[in-house]
Order: sequence, then C-alpha cells, then structure tokens
Amino acid sequence: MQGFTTRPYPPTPPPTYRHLLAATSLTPYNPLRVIAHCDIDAAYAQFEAVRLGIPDDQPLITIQWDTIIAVNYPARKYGIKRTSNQGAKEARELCPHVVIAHTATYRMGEEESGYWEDANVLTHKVSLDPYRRESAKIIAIFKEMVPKGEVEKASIDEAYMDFTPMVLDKLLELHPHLATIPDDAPEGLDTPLPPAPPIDWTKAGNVIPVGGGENGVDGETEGEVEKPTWEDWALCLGAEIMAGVRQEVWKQLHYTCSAGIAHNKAMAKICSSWRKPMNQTVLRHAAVSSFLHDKAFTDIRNLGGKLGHSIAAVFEAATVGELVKVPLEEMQRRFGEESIWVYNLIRGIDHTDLVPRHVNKTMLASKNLIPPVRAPKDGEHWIDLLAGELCVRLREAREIEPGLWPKTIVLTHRSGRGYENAGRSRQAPFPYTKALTGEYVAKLGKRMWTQVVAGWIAGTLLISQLGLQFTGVGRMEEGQRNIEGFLGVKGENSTILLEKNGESSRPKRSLSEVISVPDDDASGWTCPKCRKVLPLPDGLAEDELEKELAGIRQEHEDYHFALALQQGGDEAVQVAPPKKRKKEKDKGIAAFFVPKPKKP
DNA sequence: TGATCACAC
DNA sequence: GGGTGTGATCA
Repeated sequence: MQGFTTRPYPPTPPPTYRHLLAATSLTPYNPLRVIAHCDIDAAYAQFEAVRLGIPDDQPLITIQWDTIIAVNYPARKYGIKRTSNQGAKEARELCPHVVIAHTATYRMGEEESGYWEDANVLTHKVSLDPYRRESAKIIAIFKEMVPKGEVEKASIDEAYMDFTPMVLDKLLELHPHLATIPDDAPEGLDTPLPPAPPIDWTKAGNVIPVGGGENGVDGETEGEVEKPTWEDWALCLGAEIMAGVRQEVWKQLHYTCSAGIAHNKAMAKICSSWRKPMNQTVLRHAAVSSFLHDKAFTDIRNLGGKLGHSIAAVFEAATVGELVKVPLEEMQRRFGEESIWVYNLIRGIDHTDLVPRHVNKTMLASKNLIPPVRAPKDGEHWIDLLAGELCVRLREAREIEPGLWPKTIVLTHRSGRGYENAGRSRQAPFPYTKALTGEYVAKLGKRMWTQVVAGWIAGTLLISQLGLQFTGVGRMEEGQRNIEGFLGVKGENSTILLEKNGESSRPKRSLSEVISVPDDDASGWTCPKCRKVLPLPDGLAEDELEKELAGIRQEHEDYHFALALQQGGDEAVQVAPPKKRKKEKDKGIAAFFVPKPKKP
C-alpha cells in the first residue's frame, strides 16, 4: 500500500470547509461524522452486583428460572457461560463461590415485583423492571453528557450516540484557523481542509492499527507512517468525549461499559466489543479493511440472521475478506439491486441514521406458561398479572414523559408445548382513561382473550405463551385526549374492539377451520411459492395437528432453500427459506429485512 | 390497521 | 433460551 495509506479503501471524499462549517453538514455522509456505540458490560450481572452491594471482583451470574442470562467478567474466568447446557448448578460446580442472583418477579395476585425467595416458574413472572430503571438512568447520563448530539437507545443496555456536532465545535475551538476559508481557496466552501496536524491519541483508548488487527501484526511498526487526517481528529475528539461519558456512568452508577467510536453505527458497534470489558476502541477509516478482514461477516450488524447465512452459503464465504472478493455485479445478480447495501457494509460503509429515542414504542409483558393453560379462567389470571405489570410500566414512563399513551393493546399467544407453532396476536385500540389501572388494562386484555378462547373447540384449549403488549406508545395528540378522555369514548364501554375483530367472538367452528392458519386448510397446506399441496395426517389432536403443520411447512421450505442454492444461475435466487412473504417475482434481497439507505 | 416475520440483546 | 425490543411487509 503506497501513497494513500490513510485512506486506502474505500475511497471517501476528503472533508471540506462545508463539512465543518455548514449548518447542513450534519448528514450521514459527512466524512467528519463521529458515532459511538456504548454498552454496559454484562449488564444484568452488573445491575445485580450493584443492587446487592457485591465487590467488583466477585463472580456473579444473573439467572431467570434456571437459565443464566448474564455472567459478569470475574465469573467468566471460571468458564461460566450463557449456554443452553449450563444452569445455576453447573455454574456453581465451575465456581463454588459464585453469587447467583435471580431476577425480580411478579407474584400472581400481587401488585409489584420484588426479589422473592420463593420465585417459581409455575406461579411467578419474571420482571425486568429494575433493569429498565437502571437503563433509564444510564440513558439519562448519556443525554446529559451529549447535549448537542443525538442518543439512540438501541436496547436495554446499549446506545448509539452521534457526537458530530460536539466534535465539530471542538475541532473549531482547537483549530480556529479552520473557521476561515482562505481567500485563495479554489472552491470556496467546498475546498478541502488544509493538512491536519499530528494527533495525540493518549486519551482516546484503543486505536485499531492500520494493517494490523486483533490477530497481530501492527501495521504501524511496519514502516507505514500514517498521515493524520481531520477524520481521525474527529474520531479522537469523539473518543475523548466517550471516555468522559463512561467515566460519568461509573461515577454515578458504578457500572463499567465498553464503547466503540467510528464514523458510522455498524463500525462503532463492531469495534465496541474489542477487548471487552471496560474498554473503548477507535476504528479509523484507514483501519477498517484490515480490522474486518478476518472477521466473520455475520458479526456485522444486520448480517447475523438468515440473510447473512444465505450469503455465506451462496458465495461460500465466511469472513469479510472472503466476501469482499465478490464483485458488486455478482452480489446484485444473486441478491438484487438493494444488496449494494451489503456490499458497502462489509467495506465499513454505513449511512444509517440514528433514531433519536429514549422511550420505548412498545411495552410487552409476556410469560411462557408452564404447564400450558387449558382453562380460560387460568388464562385470565395470567392476564391480570400481565396487565398489572404493563400498567406499572406505562405509569412509570408517563412520569418521565407526561402524556405518553399507547395506541393499541395487543394480546399475543402461542399454542402447543414449545416453540413449534408461530405466535399469534390480536390487537385493539387502547382508549384513553384518566384512571389508568391494572383492571382497566386487564379488561381489554380479557376481551381479546375471550376471542382467542372462542377459536378453540371446548376442552381443547392449550396455550403455552401469553403476552400483553402496548404498541404505538407516544405523546398523545392534543385532540386525541380531548376527544376520547373529555367527550368520553371512555374505554370502559368502548365497542371498537369487538367490531374490528370480526363480529366479536366467532361462532364455534369445526376443527379444520379452527386450525386454519393463513396457509392451510383441512386437507393440507398449500405452499405459497409452488402451490403444491402437502397433506396433513388425519386424526390428530388439535395441538398435534398444529405441530405437524409447522413441521411439514418447515421441511418444505428447507426444500425450497436447498433448491434455490442449487440453481443459483442467471436468475436471482431466493436464498432464504421462502416465507410467504412477497410475491413470486420478488426474489432478491427485498425478501429480507434491509434497512433502506436514506438519502440526505 | 391487523397480523406476521426477521433480527437483535 | 426466556423475555423484550424495533422495523418491514402485505392483505
């Protein structure tokens, strides 16, 4: 690599005065953009450690029933992991003095969650509320420390931050000469910035070397002297801000976190996990290709699912290094025009915008029912509990942001004994009421429950999972509250729900009708792709039948998957198991979840 | 808008 | 794996 060692690949336009000075510069295309990703190390374990006042070096795991959901770093040294074959017992065998903390739970018939000794999967429901509260505190610190930037809460324990506005300010403060466009600048605002002075990285954390990577060779020792760039300056200043943010989280809450600082979300995210815990890492543009080279490309955000695995199969590639060899045309031939998005992503390019957000848009309280509910009344009891929890959560959210109200309430449910069946759901409007109570929520939930129950032949009911969810949670429109609260649609007697959801409860139907999911009928299941009818065996109990259906369908979809892989010719190939997603003609990447690149 | 699916932690 | 989240797609 001669010459452009600082910007070897991919080529990006050099930053100009416009990128630094113009009000319109705050776009995902600004080369000076600085995005950070931050997540709490083993969050649930740290939350419990702090709650219990346990020393930082004490091994601790957080469990949910007998499943380990978090392992702190001291405990990881003993080989304790979050795997399906390890429970509390195995953890204790590996480390006899490990502290085992169970999540809080709700107890049937009680208002609030707590850390009960007798928490039991049969009678209690896990409560993540305490963790949500910690999460809110952390986000509050982020927002406070990033007043000019944006904060996107990505999950309960991670967030993205856009430091660009603060970084640009700082850049101008440190280099005031950049504020003035030289008189002889050939292209005015669009003149590239003058050469950047050397950078002091000492307060930035880890800096991924160019040409190196985690596996060893340090490119900088190999005779490649890097010229500092303003992009690197921006990252360095962003890293210093991030260090301050992390320090503040530690100071106020005693949580350690890890962070990545880069020019976009995907790169910030992937480098935040470098040398965890309690660390932060800067990924400069020039270091991207070598950093990614040996990584599994499925480690990159959004490539970890079906799409990524299909790509791996089609191109017989596992690492980024292998996948970048695939020319754009070939990728697009196989995965459609849109796949340029993937092509860019594995080259470290991601123009995804942050979504400024601090409150959730949905709230879900759900419970795996053990044993499955067979009596409608039992379902009602669980709904009472779920409704109580949702009510608490909505109230708390409204304390932080007054006026929040959900648009709809959803009852989710699953039949069968495990996950063999897809979940179903019913929803209804959630009318405004001044008196938000668990009973109010439960009433609406039970109404939908009645409909669910009505879909089953008497005595055959078998529900293994129930959930109650608010969706469309947001500030209520001015008019909305007036109309519904004032003039009184008054939830209590609202009939909207019954009308919407099909003449209230449907009349009892025959078994075959009851089972009818979108794709099947009594005699079999029709594949939406090839129209082939796969017969279902007769004489099975209802839950057995559903299980059978799921199995047949999965098998047939696998067949399509294999077929598509095999063909792989001129035609674009549907490389994913063809869910009954789109129409026949749609075979490209559009069949997957693809964040659309946004134009500025 | 309702229901389902994909992807993520 | 359980309990939660977000966003896309399609009738």
